[in-house]
Amino acid sequence: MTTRVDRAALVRRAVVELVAEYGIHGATMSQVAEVAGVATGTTYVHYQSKEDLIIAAFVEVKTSLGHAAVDGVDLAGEPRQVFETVWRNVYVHLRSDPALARFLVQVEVSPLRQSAHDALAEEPLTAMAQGLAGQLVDLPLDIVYDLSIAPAVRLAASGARLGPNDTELLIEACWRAVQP
Amino acid sequence: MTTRVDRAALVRRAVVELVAEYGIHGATMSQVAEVAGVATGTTYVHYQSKEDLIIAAFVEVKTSLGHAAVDGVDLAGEPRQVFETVWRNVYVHLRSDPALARFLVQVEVSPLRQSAHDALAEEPLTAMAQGLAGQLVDLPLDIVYDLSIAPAVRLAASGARLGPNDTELLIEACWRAVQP
DNA sequence: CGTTCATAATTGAACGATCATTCATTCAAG
DNA sequence: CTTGAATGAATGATCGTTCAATTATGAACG
Repeated sequence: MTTRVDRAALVRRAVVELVAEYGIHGATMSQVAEVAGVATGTTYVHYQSKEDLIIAAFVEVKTSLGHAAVDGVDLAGEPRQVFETVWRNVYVHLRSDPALARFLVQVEVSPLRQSAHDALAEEPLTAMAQGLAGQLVDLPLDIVYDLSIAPAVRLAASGARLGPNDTELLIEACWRAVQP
Repeated sequence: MTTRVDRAALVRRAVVELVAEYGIHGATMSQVAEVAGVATGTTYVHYQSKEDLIIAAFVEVKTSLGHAAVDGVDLAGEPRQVFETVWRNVYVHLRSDPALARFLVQVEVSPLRQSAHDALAEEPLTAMAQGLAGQLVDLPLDIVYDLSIAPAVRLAASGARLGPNDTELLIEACWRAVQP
């Protein structure tokens, strides 16, 4: 049997919530420990530093998002349909837990961005994106991502709720953007 | 005659540079004062707090960007041409001083976002956007902005340089996205 | 023009608060 | 008993902010 409580996971979850609400600056390590229900020192048993912890949490959030994104996707299907499914997967995943989205956008514009991306292993969404690259507009991959899937992340982070009709409009807009 | 040196402006410029490089957290008030060439106390003569200063700098940067955006735009011209001019204006303005772009994206995802936007008066770009809204895809204005002009801001912030061909491709992609 | 003087601007050392991090000690499991 | 996880008070560093002291400014005056 595994450990009864995975304290490292509790700590990662706590830092996600606190960074989402107060920013990287505003989230203190004692708050993180308190929310996680552990002592301040425990954090440092699992992570060397606050930076380390945030990067580990980023990797976890981004990886699980990548897996959620490709859930139930038929790679042999119509590109437009594949895109819509992935987009909705991302949006639903993050809207059900907006702290994830807010955490992601904060880390991605912070000075930790580079190290966070370096720590990232390849996940299903990236792999799929590289596979589809040839069929989309011929721009660098991160720009294509910024035009197509990232809007779903930012929308979830903003907390705004879109009706079904507007959501459909937005997905179409993102799809148009990345057409060749 | 006015003051020989506008120290408040020096301080705003310094906080923009330091937030761009080190983040809101990493930019300290003593660093700001040092870069601005004033004493630490001088900062507090012009701004009540660090937060106040960042918001004032945000308002200045955003306002000057708004004016640069509409420079030389013929409102009676073809919408597609108006859009391209505005997009290029924004991109050129920020690429010539990438610290502005990095500062903007950092503040806009931080917890200061709300107060920063509240402090913002209407500037030419917002006014124009509201005027053109009827001709674009029927989505909330901030989403339309996120799909059309914000990519130019994020591109400038990333520091990546796009060739003329890729720039044209990207402008077209942004334009496609916001079509009705 | 030089001098005076009230006012405002500027200074930077100092302050209290708070941060990330440490480590001697305790606890729990096998 | 042994070993590694967990604890939380303590530490040193650094933060934003303050304020008594200093310097610069320019209007008033002879």
